[in-house]
Amino acid sequence: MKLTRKERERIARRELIIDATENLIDRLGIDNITMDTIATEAEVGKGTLYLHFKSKKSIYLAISERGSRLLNHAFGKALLKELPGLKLIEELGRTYLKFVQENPVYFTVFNYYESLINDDDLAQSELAQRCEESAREAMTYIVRALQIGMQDGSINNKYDPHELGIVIWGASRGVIHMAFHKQKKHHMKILDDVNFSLQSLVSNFIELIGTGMANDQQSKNN
Amino acid sequence: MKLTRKERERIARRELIIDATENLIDRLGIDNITMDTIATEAEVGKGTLYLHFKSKKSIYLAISERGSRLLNHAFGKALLKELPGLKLIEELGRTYLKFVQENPVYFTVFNYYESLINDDDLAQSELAQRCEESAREAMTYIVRALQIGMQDGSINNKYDPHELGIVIWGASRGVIHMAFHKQKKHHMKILDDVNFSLQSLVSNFIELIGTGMANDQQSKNN
Amino acid sequence: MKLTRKERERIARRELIIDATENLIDRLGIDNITMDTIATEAEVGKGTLYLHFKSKKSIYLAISERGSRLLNHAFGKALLKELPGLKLIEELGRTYLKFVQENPVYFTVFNYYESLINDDDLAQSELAQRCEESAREAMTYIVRALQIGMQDGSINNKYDPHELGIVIWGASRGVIHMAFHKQKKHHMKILDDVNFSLQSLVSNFIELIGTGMANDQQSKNN
Amino acid sequence: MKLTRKERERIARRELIIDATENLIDRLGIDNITMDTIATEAEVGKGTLYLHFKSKKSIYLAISERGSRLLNHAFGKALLKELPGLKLIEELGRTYLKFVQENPVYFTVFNYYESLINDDDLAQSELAQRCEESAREAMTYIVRALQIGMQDGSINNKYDPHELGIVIWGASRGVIHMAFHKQKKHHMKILDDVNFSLQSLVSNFIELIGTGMANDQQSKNN
DNA sequence: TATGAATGAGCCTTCATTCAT
DNA sequence: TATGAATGAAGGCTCATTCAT
Repeated sequence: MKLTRKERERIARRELIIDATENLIDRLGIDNITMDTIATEAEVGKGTLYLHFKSKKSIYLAISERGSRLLNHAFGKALLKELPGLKLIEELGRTYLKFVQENPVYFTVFNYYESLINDDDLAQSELAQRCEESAREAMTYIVRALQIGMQDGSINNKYDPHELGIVIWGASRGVIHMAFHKQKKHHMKILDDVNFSLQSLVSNFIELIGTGMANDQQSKNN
Repeated sequence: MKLTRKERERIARRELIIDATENLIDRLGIDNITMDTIATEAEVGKGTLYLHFKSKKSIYLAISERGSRLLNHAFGKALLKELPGLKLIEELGRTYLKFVQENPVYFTVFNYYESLINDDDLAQSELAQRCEESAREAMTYIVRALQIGMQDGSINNKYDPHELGIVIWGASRGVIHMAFHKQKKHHMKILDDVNFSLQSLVSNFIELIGTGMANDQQSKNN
Repeated sequence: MKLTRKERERIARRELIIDATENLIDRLGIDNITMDTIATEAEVGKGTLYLHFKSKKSIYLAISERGSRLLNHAFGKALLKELPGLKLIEELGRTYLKFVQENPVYFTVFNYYESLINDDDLAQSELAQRCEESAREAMTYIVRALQIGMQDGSINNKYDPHELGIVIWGASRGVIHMAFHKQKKHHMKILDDVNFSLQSLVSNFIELIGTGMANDQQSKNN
Repeated sequence: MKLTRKERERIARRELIIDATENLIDRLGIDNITMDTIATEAEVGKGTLYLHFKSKKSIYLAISERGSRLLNHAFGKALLKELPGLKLIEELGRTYLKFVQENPVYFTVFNYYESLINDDDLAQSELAQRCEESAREAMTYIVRALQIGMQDGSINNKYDPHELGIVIWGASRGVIHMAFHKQKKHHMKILDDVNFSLQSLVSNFIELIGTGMANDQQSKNN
């Protein structure tokens, strides 16, 4: 699986463009980016962008794909720990939080994802397929942890693990989204009233749903 | 506090524009709306829009404000019921779900809110203030229910009610957001794997966090 | 059928844009025109162009329509003369020549017409319909003259007048096109070898086909 | 005048590119061709195109040149027939028609010729010279036939053969151009009104100008 | 107050041509 | 000679906002 120099350079160029775009999203916000800006930031001709990406949205999709990959990698490592299922779920939650804190750009792009796949052309691209696959994989990590927990008795098995997985995934996104905003100082007065940290908010969330899904026998001894 | 005919007409005109925009968001999606389409839909001159709203974003903000008001109204009624705090929280959850199902447009606009208040001018407008106030009010309903529950012993008082409120609020948004998308058939393969209804997803969520925050013999020993 | 001031101004603006574009075609050639150029020449904002025309091609189509109208007007007047059919055909030929000489721009645009109606959207526009109608009308003038000539015996009735009309129309276009180029000094060495004027070329052409279509009794005595 | 292998290969490569471009013009239309598509179709690197041609227009010019050469070849053969001049002219007309029917691509490119030689650089290229030469040669064939006809009495010698040649050439192009369009189903309502074939249109045309240029003694007996 | 014509900055995208390898 | 990645000028079009009437 050796790559030729050409191939390596091609990939490097592509990564370069993605890097530049990530920086810009971080600095300017995803709504204030033009192909010109990206070209300038990447120190590349505007036409070159279209050599590597079909469209602007396609660049965002590539970032999304990269982000998913990284997140899945982190999830995969979290799942390796020898812990009861319930603890694994908590571990995944903390992993997600850490990921978002360290890579806020990806979180931004994830939230943009829907509008990307609304583009029919793009939706059928191989890149989009890979994104979907990554999302499914992330979901699978959660479901696995739930199944493990139901097996080892740490998680109440009255829920369907797939459905519970979606609930957890959605709820986590929502909580982190909110916490995230506070941090970014995007105004939002509700968030000013109480003085909390992203950290504590997520901790609370983890505890809340942890208790919620725990098996009675287990939770007693916790 | 009688309004003159002129004032009444002015307000009616304003509402007309908001109505038209809501319809368009529903029909075309919030990203495919121009001031022209709004003017046409509202059967009003394009210039007139600017007599009533400072900008396009300001119209969206007005929708947001109207939505918050309606939601708060529903929340207010839910809180009137004579129920233990834990049940009130569940009631609020169901109320939120019902609201979103009946008024998907507002949910769409709420999710757009952040990009609206990024506009510094708009952020300081009286309209934005009112939005913030509404959000704060919604939050208060939740916190009240939590406080009631902690008082009457139905909710575990180990959490800070404000912080828990934010967690619940964010998590709810996230869960509903996800369920919502499935319904809208915005692709998303993860959601295809499991066959669930918005209804059951939210039920599960309510049960999950209900159990999680409940005061019971189990949690007492924590 | 009084027009309001608004309507009159609207039409004037439209004509202004058409005028400007005609000037530019004359000066720069139809292939070197951009919407920016047109806007500048018309002393109008670029957006204004799109207020009056759907696209660049649509402007050309409007010029085409105007040209056809003018040509038809000239044809109509030519046909009013009290002459035998054969002479009417010759008259139409001279009219066409005069028109092209005086309005070279229209000839240029006519030759561009095909690529305009290849645009499916445009092809169904009302403007395109009017163009087609004009072309048909022009054709009708020729056919009428032929029919008159066959009636009065000046034109050999062995031809189908419609088919002959098309032949004459096409042949005229071709001859004038060629003569035109010579004049415009668009290189073309063949045309340099012989020293002829557009005038004499067309005269010859008219005589040639005039003789060709004449009734034998007539042609002998011509 | 033996060519080295290198030289032969070079020429083959060049022809290959021309072939590919002709195919594309036929399939996509001359306005929808890019250097990329040509390179792909020719299975050659994009840069290679520029090793053999100075520019895109230059490729078209080469096609034009090839087409002229082929047409001249056909004209040459037609002129060999032992026929009175008038019949030779008709023969040339039929030859032209056959050529266009069998090689529509060349007709397309011929019509594009003018815009090619508007490019000053190109106009002075050796290729352009050869094109001009070919056109002159084609013209000469017509003039020769006319001269023969005037000599043998079949063609009325009141015309200047050069001028008449240009008239015939231009008129033929015009008639065929029109007939051609009908066939290509490029809309054009005038052409729908009458049901004619390219064949019959050109026949009529040939008869028309044949009669027109015939000597009186001849035409009487026709 | 109401209108809608006018504006022009801004955007994405295309493509002929160049040039380092 | 052959390649194809890189370029960037150029182009058509959109749309929020302004302003004269």
